[in-house]
Amino acid sequence: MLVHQQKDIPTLIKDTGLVETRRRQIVQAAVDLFIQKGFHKTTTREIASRANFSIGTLYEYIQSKEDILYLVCEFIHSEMEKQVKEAIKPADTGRDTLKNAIDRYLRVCDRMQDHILLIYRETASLPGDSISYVLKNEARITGMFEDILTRGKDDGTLKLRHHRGITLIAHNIAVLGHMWTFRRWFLKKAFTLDEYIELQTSLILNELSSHNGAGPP
Amino acid sequence: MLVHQQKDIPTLIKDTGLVETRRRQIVQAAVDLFIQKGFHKTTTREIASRANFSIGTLYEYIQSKEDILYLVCEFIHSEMEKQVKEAIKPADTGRDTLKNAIDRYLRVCDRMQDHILLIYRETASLPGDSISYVLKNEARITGMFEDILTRGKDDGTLKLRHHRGITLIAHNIAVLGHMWTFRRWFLKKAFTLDEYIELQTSLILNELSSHNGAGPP
DNA sequence: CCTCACTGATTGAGCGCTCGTTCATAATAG
DNA sequence: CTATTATGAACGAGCGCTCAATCAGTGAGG
Repeated sequence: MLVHQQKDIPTLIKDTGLVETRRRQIVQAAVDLFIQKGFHKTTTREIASRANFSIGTLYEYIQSKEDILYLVCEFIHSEMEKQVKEAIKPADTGRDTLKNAIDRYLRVCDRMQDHILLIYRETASLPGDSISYVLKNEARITGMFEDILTRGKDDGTLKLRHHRGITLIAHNIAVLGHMWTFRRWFLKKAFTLDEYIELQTSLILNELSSHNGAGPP
Repeated sequence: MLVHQQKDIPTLIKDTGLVETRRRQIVQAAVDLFIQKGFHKTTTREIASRANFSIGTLYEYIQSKEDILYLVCEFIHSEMEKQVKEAIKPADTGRDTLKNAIDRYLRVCDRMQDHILLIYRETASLPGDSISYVLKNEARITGMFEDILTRGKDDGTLKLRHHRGITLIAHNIAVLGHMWTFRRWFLKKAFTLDEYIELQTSLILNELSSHNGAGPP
């Protein structure tokens, strides 16, 4: 049984907060260990002992090791989404919102480098039916950028040369953040985070400005 | 002992091609299995039997399971580099070369989707001192784009607004290809490969054209 | 042409160990 | 005392890797 298919929690009492508390402890312990050693090389015993209880107890709150991985992925995505959302103010223009959101997003990615790598590495180890849940979480983050781009298009502060540009650029932005984490060994040699944000933002905004920039023939 | 530190091949005969043949067989078998089940869930016995020999023989040609992963990563990168290089003609302008190279690169990424994902997932499982070898292979591919951009800057067919734009854009291009593979579930809903190539190429070339496109204030 | 010792390549049963998971038992709370 | 939660020894399947035994090819001696 998988965690995201909330079904058979053994007792009623368990539903009054203890399950959630314990699962939070499990996730916290597991995130650290998975980042450090990867999912496969981390043992359930290690997770339990870092969460300060025994394997027996661990298995009261999950059904399998893979459940832990699912909880971890869920946690990371929801954490990222929450933090980026804070930078979105409905009062701003689309263009300003985009600038702020990109800035916040890239800083969140920088702070959560290891978490992002973790998701890239271990998503494939999830049981088949959990993978689509995790992909949907990823899609929600891209969706936030799509929404902002749409707003900018509607209020006239952002121009699009191609009608399907919104989807593509939203994905491009989402990937910029990941790129900063999985190419950090290269990129940090050449750029500080602030420089990276400034340059990439300028590339994006340049594309979304009102030129009809046609190059030489 | 690691494979990339060529040292103690037991006999002379082994060096006359048999080692290379066997290793090619090992890599071929391992690539398939790693793509299908991942590195950790693939057993050495499976690799041996798919390569049509026994575990004993397998261990005559490698020192550890991780050696196989190293050989696989090396193979994938060299295969990609080789194929992209074919699209680079020294006679063309920088701009034309860039167009051709992006086209070829994205098509190679499309063909080698699973291989690219494999590298993202399993690089972390390499022994620490092998990781840097694999990163260097990745850097060589980005380096090809840097060279092309430099050529275009020198022959005047490509314009750069920022002096460090070459490095950044080269990385951006390299990541475009990977993005097509690890976001295929989203992107293939919206774009065909040809559309994706066309749109992304147009974004890149637009940036490298001779406008000084400054948007609204 | 046969024999047989020699060599390097191949085999796969088996070793030692780890890990995910379970469950009888103990501790604790109400 | 009862109900709930926690424990960790025990289980058994599976793994990477080894190595004594075997096979197949070669060529010198008769």
